[in-house]
Amino acid sequence: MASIEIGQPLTARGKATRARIVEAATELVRAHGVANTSLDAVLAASDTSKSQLYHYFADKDDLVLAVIQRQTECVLATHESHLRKLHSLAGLRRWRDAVVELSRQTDCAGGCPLGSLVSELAESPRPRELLAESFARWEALLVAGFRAIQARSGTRRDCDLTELATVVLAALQGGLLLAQTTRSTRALELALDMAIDHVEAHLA
Amino acid sequence: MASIEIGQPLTARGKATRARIVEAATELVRAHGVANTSLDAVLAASDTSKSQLYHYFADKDDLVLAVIQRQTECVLATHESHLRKLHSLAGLRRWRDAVVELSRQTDCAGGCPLGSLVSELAESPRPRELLAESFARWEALLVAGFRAIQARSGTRRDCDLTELATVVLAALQGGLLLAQTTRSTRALELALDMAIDHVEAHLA
DNA sequence: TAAAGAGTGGACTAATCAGTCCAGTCCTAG
DNA sequence: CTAGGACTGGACTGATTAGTCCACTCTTTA
Repeated sequence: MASIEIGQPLTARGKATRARIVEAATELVRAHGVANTSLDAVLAASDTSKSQLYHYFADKDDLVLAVIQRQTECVLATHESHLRKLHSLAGLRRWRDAVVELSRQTDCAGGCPLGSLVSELAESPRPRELLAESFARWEALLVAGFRAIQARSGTRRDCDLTELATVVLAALQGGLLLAQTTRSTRALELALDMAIDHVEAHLA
Repeated sequence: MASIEIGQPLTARGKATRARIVEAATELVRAHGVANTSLDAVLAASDTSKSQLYHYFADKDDLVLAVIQRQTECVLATHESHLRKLHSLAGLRRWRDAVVELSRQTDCAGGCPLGSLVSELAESPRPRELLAESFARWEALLVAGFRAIQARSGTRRDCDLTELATVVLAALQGGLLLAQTTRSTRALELALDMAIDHVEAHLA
């Protein structure tokens, strides 16, 4: 059932160790990418040993799956906290500002953690599936927000909310990629503004 | 002046060897990424030897710079051939169709070669600069197209063509990333349609 | 308290990697 | 034709990597 069959920790101590490994691996992967993150580095950062890592994970690929899931929860939690209370286009623009501010705080470095994982892992079936699910959940968050806006405003135009969510996500990802390249949030701002104008035109 | 000072080939034979190395490296990097492309693999694919590679490149990083430049020329040449003859919004939509078709032909695999390089190399100063230049040239191609459309239609609304190019490029990159993840061109189509509608609204 | 199994420490291996080195061959200029 | 430099082949090195293995400790339970 679970994607990771090997060595689910049975004790509290085991759970803590596994969590420490995933936490350290996630941070290193976000900073340097999967290929540039060695297991030795993960062990050093999490203060664990080889036998512990292989006690909980079949191999590096298996650990990477756990990293994808952990990173997904982090990213979605961040956006969920902004999108949950959404009930107007003004709220959507506040979300935009928050996303831009987040990017600015890190000097546009790293781009989107999930987007980076895509370009590194999309040719491997299982990681790609997991990332596709992550983006589907992200879209669902946006769709829920759009629905709340529609409910508040009373209007209910006939349009596909999922498609709106897809293009907003595409604008976000593309904007972050260009922002990462130019080390300026300009592209991200413009892309999100376009996407939100698009939402406004089709929703209201 | 040039970014690569070491071992510019002086003879025709030398030029051919260097070109073969860059060609093979570019193909391998596009397929597997920089970190997963070993120099030994490049040598095997280009039928050259270690001493040849280090005769023309200082180290792997230096080779990667050449790969970025080569990949840039490939991508820009592809789009230039479509955008050069641009003089109407219908032409822009034909470019959209061509981009989508190109993605479909490879089953959405790999995404944009330049976009993938960004997420792998954007934290290294020199590669990042080179990629920023690549995107700037790409935007310039789009701006030239927009100007041609404006000239043809006679209208000349006051709007920043560079900003329009930025958001079109962002939509393209984000759309390709999501297409790569979902193995469907749907997101790419929607993102480009949104961007072109945006261009139409601000240009015409 | 004693057995059983979960959890741990770290040495070890085999493969792979980037990069070095040197003995050559090929080409061209004088 | 010959010297010098461009170019080439490939063996070699040292570092790093993923993954194995076994002796050991801790914790729970009967």
